[in-house]
Amino acid sequence: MPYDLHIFPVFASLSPEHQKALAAIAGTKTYQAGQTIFQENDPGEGFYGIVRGRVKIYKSSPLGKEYILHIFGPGEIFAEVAVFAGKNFPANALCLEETKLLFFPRTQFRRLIAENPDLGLNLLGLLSMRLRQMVAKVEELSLKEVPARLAAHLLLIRDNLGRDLFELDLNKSQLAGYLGTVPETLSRVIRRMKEEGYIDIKGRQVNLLDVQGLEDLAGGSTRLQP
Amino acid sequence: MPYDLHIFPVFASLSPEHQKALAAIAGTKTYQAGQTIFQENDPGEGFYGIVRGRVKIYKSSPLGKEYILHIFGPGEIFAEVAVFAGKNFPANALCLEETKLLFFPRTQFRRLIAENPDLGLNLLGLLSMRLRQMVAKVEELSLKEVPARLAAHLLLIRDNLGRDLFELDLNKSQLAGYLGTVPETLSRVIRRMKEEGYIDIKGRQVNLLDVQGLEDLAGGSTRLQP
DNA sequence: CCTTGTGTTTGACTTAAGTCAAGGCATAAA
DNA sequence: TTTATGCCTTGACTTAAGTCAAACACAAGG
Repeated sequence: MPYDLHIFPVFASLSPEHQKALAAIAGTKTYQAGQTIFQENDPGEGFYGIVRGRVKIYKSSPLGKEYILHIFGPGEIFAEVAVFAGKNFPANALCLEETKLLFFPRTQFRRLIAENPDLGLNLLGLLSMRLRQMVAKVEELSLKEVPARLAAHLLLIRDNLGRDLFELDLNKSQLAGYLGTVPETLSRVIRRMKEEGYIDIKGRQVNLLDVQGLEDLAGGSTRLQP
Repeated sequence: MPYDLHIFPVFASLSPEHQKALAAIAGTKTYQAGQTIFQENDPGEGFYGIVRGRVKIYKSSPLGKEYILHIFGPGEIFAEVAVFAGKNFPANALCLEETKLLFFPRTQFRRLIAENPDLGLNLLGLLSMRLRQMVAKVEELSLKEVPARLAAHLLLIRDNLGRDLFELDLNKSQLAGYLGTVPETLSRVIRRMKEEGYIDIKGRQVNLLDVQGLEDLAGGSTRLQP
């Protein structure tokens, strides 16, 4: 086993046997600063995990301009998308400093998951879970204004209960924290949404008066009064 | 082939043969509003894709409180994380309306990728790619302030070129757009960062005067892990 | 030379939301 | 009843950033 896979978050929660199996097909490679790992259109023979160092992924245009897609550091894997899809590399990879890599050859990896489908399923599960988390985070971050976040939250509760009149199970301070704001702002937002006839709130009793309006608020439009 | 997999974004870019193979193991199930699909601790016999309708995923506490984890709609798949990991379901699933599902049984799915490892690799590639995109989006969204985004951008160029003095390849209006702001704001931010001694900019010539300060400004969020 | 156009900067204003400080209100404890 | 505590609201202020409009810079063409 050439290296400990624990440093790779994607592999960390695999079972010890699966980690062992993966480690068994991995080879180590060391590159100096400035060395190229692969170039655009090279066949994707395998993917890489960074043990130490940093790798720049970039494309260069015919005019010599270069466009940096990403810089990867320790614990990250790269080039797996092209390799998994069985394509040639779509970009170049170059080491920015002395870099130690693990190399997972495509054919061996392919054989591994053929012989050991549970490893494949587990990897799919891991990626799926991380994707879920990221999607949730993006949704949370992109509803940038408090009225939008509040509207989305109330509509979620409504969807769930199937009625427009319900009781919150958080107090307003907790709700503010959950929505990523402070109680004062939440208080003012609620007042405005009451004044404008979207909702009625007394204590924890919520009544949704204008569901369509709330949906607009939660959706594209970001303003209470356009 | 019970249903067209095109409506599922996760499967849409698989090759027609792979889609066919997947469709061949899928069965359809229809549920009425309020019906339970599975409950916490049920064995994960397979995962689901929603053709029509909506499904609520929730946990209930011993006190009867319920916590909604997610509501899925058409085109989304769910329960795949537990199924891939070979675990029991960690939550309950209930239909909010009349719902038509595709069911992919675990054992058949497992056999499918054992016999057809390229399908497994392609699925891994798809998830990997989508995860990449989401991670990029989160990074972009969480650097909320313009000075932080500008600092991170300049440091990325510096990392790449290995020097503190370089020339931008965008004009300031384009740069503003790239950073998700407007030229006026960028102009003011640059003036402030000049006054405060972080950088010097004349035309497209950039000189990074205080790299440590810029790193602090960028907030470490895009920077490399230690 | 002047004109025109594009990109840049500046000023004045507006909005969203956070902070700080001060009250208000209701329920539980004394 | 009074007091205290926790929660909620309100007001006054501050900051980041966007909009609108105007001024500026400078190069290219007439």
